[in-house]
Amino acid sequence: MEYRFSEIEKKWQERWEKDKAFRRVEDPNKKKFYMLEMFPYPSGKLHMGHVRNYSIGDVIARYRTMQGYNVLHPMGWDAFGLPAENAAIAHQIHPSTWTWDNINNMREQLKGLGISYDWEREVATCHPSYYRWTQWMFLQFFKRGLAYKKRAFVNWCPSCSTVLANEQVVDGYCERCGTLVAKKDLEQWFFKITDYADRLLKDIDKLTGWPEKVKVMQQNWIGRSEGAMVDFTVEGSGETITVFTTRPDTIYGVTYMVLAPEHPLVLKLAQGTEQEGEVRAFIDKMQYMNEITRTSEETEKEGVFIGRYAINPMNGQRVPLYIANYVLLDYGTGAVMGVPAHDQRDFKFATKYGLPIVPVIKPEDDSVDVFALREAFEGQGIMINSGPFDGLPNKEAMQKIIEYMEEKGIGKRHVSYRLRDWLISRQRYWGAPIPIIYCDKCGIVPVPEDQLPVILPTDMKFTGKGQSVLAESKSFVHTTCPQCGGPARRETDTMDTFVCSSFYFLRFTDPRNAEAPFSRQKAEYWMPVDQYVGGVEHAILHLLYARFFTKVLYDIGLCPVDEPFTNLLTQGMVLKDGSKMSKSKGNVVSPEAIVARYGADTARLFVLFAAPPERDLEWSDQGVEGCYRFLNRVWRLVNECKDACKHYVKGEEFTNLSQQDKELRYVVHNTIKRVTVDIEERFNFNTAISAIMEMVNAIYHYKENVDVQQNMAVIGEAITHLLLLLAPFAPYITEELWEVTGHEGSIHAQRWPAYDPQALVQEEVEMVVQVNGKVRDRMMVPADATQQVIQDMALSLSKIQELIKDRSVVKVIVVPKKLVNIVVK
RNA sequence: GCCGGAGUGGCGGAACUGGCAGACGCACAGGACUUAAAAUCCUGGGGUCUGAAGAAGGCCGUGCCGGUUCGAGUCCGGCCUCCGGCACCA
Repeated sequence: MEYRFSEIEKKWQERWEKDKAFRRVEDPNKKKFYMLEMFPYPSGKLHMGHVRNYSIGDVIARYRTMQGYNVLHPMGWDAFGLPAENAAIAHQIHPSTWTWDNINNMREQLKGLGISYDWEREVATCHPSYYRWTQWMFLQFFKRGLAYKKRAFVNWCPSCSTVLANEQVVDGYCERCGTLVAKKDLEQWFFKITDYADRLLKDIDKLTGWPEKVKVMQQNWIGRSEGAMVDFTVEGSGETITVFTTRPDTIYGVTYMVLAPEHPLVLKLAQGTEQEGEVRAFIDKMQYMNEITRTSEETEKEGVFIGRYAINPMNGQRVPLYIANYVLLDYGTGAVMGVPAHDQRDFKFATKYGLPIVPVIKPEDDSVDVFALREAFEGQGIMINSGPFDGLPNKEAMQKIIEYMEEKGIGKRHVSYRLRDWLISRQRYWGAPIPIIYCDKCGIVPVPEDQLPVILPTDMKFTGKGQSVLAESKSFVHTTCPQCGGPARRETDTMDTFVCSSFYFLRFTDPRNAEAPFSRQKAEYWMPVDQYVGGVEHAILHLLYARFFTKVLYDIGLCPVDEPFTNLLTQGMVLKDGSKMSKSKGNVVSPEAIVARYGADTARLFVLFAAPPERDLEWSDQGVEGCYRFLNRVWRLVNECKDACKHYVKGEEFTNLSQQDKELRYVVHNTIKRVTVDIEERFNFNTAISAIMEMVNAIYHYKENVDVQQNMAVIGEAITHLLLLLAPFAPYITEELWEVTGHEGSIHAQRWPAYDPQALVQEEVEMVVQVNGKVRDRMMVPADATQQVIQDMALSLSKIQELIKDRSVVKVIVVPKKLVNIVVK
């Protein structure tokens, strides 16, 4: 009988759909398990990365279901975004049509793969019933001062013709399209994620189920540094310049100060000085220099004196004020104090411009002569040249100096973050409109909640020319002010799609709620997500934003948890010929083709078997072939033994077991144990599958060497468990074979098997006998033999006697059930 | 530069807490079945040396050098290479 995968898969897909097999509702009597995979952008077709992502998730979902959990396993679409607009321009299809066609296609593909989603919970972020809540979120943020508009130098991608968040700029290039990002001075909407910097950082400690790598990346991204803000007055003007420093202990070593060229005080201060012309020229030059060159470490430090001096508040010292390329406006205060003796950058700058180098810390052991420095001394030591603080260890002095500054009102303790606020405006059409109205009389007015959603107009032309498409829709732009009723215009920017994906996991708990984004009660039952699976490329972007949203919603009182994802699994990429599959490289393997040729079960099995989930997976056509062969082997085996299952009754004692029977039962129960551990504790699906393969080999071996009629119950037990163990990995073939072997009900509704400890008890074990750490012989030993007995047995082996006869035994090490090591001299 | 991860056969990868290195799969080779092929099934296999061959056995072997230990892919110290993150962040 042939393995007709396409018939089988079609049959069960329809049956599961008809029976609503994966529909789940809250059940207070059952332990819940929320299994979530990152929802995809509906680009048109699934790629292998999706197949891998969703196969991993499905194994866990099905396994937990079999364990008796009430498993929430939803799927949806991150459906706003630029490709839809580009398609609209290129093919004159409306972004909405294009997107929904893609969604319909990809949904079918996911169903074909047999992923156990509860499709009744499907959401699409481009649907008004969803983006209504995206807009609602914006309003809640706005209400709390967490959404604000400001003018700033922002990242502009000329190719996408929109601004980007910092997180979407990678090494100066657009994360999406790879175009060099420019700086533009624009007024834009931001989310105040910096208000949450400290909590986002601290709560990383709670994420014990996250990979170290992702946590470190988030820590780096947030970039906390402790120090102080210190006020310097500018000589001969009423101005104060505040600097942020992490080394207040070096303040007596300040010999100059530097402002960012864009610092608002610069022109004001330089005005009227001899340096004014030079300063203006330098600022101009900096504007034309692109960000990457300017902030590259290789770039020579450059600056100019602005003709003014500042006063060091600690010692009254007069120090020159500079502007320089290496000082950035948007970190700290955009101004730094220059301590060349103890900071390498300052050292280089001071050397170049002939500024004095004053050491204020020397190493305790005088290993460095700080009065003849060839590079900055950045280590710890004893204070010198620092007035009342001389002689103190610098760490202690640091605290004393901050206290002194706070007392005198010249400075205060401060913590700075690298994290910037999240720029969420996008000058694009296909996104959730920002629900804001501009009124000449009332100013910035939020759209009242009961007027949501602000619907995207659909009668648009997509030419690819001009500015934002939305701005061209008169019917959209012209509106009335909700406050005064006068004429007003709508905000025409839409929101970053990462806003939409920052709460979808909460919406899944209550996806059809028309009164609220989700009910707290339902979120209380399902949240947090117990297992989240997705690509590591979202380590910062999506995962940081989602944590931020969760915390804000927690503070509002809507969300019951303050961290959304308990466990995170970041899966590796799918590679072909050593590099990521891409159209440009022409190395794309289409899931459709693989499913058509071998079936979904084979496709799933391969992506799970070829590598552990966290590692990159090298595609192999022959590897797929191997998995297909394995399923055929299972198919034949089970069909040949299908009657045996009727002889196996769960829980019934086995009688008259032969040695081979016992050995097979050992393999079966050991496999149950191994597969359970591999899925549950380690996500090592590759080894779980290899254990099942070994089990299949053992059953074949048994069948060939034993008269199967002898003990049908033993082989029946083996076959039954083979199917149960394989079910989460290959859901279709196991479901079909479950029926073929005469079982009632769906295999996916069965309980996950527990191993029988009795079956794992062995009477005899093989032990290795080593002499001086080298394996010299093996022996069978009763499992309960004492160390002394084992030692005597080992020493009496003829091979061993031969080896040790002229030498003296120094020591014998016995590791029960494993080995004996005889140490001789 | 700092931080994180990884280096194991021809290939993907196993080896759980220090205890038989190379499970399982692929590719390969030999055999069975077949008129033949495909499919299927069985067997073999890290390298190297000794032996006429075979049986058998010795030595070497988890990026490199050293250490701890009866015993190291695994632990410690020092490097090398690759991948990822951060980086003129004050």
